[in-house]
Amino acid sequence: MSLLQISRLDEILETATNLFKSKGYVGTSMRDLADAVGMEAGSLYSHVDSKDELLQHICFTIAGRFNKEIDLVLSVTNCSTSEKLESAINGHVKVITEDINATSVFWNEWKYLPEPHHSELSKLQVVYEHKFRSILDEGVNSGEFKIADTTFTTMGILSSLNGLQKWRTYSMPPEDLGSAFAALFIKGIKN
Amino acid sequence: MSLLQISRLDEILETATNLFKSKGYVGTSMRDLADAVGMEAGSLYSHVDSKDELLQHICFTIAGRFNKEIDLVLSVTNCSTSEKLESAINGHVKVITEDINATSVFWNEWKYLPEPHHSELSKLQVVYEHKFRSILDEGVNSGEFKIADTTFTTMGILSSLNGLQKWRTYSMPPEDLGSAFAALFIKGIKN
DNA sequence: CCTACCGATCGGTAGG
DNA sequence: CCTACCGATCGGTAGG
Repeated sequence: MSLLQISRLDEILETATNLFKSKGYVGTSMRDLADAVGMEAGSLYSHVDSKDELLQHICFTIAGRFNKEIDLVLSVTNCSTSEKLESAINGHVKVITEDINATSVFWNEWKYLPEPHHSELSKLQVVYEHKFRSILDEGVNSGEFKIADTTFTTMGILSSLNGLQKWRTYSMPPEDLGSAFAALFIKGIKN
Repeated sequence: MSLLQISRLDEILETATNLFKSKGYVGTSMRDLADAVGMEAGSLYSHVDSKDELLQHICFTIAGRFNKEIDLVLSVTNCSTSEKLESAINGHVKVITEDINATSVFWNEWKYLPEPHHSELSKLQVVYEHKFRSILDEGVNSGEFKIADTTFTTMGILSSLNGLQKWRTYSMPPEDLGSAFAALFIKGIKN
């Protein structure tokens, strides 16, 4: 029983995520959040220390998931670089689609994090991009890929995937999106 | 002289754009804006009717530029579809890089527009995406492109370009970005 | 978890 | 374009 039970704090975090996504972090008041979970504004502070803390938790949870996924991909050795890239893209898409609200907050609201959290998260993002780029570099070195500027291509691919959080609808099941992105970037659209 | 003169309203709009970009629309107060242009908060209202109006102006200006660029591309007939796609990508990138702050506000803050403006802008975005997709459809019909899902590919390409507003740095001059994106999507990275 | 409240700040207005 | 101000709301706290 208790393993399946959702704690009050978890409920507050999930509700905050939904509100931050739809109204923005600054546009969501602690009273909005209190109303949504069914308590008074002041009572929230027996569960969390501050509004900032909620945003911190959401952003670092998502950043952690992104880095965990890419580390998993980089630890595999017996596969082609194309397969590795497809795995990395699939992992990235999985993090986004499995919690679209939290990912949305992560990307659109992290600028409101106070220091030192803002700088810490920025570093995590840079580390992630470097890991992702290392796959492209590996493919260039092995002759499997032809890429003039791996930094540009890394950002181009990641931007495309991250845009998912703003799509109104998907034209395919979420689990197919990763492979579709991989095919687009690896083969291109030229016949 | 007067043709080169920047009106007080233009100065307010440009300053508001910069503030909305860095602090967000909700996170920017009319007092922040007043300080930045060197007047008192109440005085702003002799130039604008409301805070909303500033956001409206920024968002609809950018949406107008995007649609103007794509209409220009669609009016050209004597070129291949690949060339047409590259032109569309170049036009899109041009709008972004020529006014990165305004484009950033357009994408990240338009959700705060009150109705009916929010719905109007949403329609403009859908119209733009349809126009862009028509280029891909044309390429598929002529056999020039091989695309399983043009809706997906349209969103994938546009998401990638729109991500530009969040890039910390460019690894190439802004005017080269469009062609680099076009090459990435048309040819892919496979050697 | 509630009641009652704090000082600060919000978008916007009246009158000059 | 300024001064002075409006009611509303903000994040957060004290005491129970």
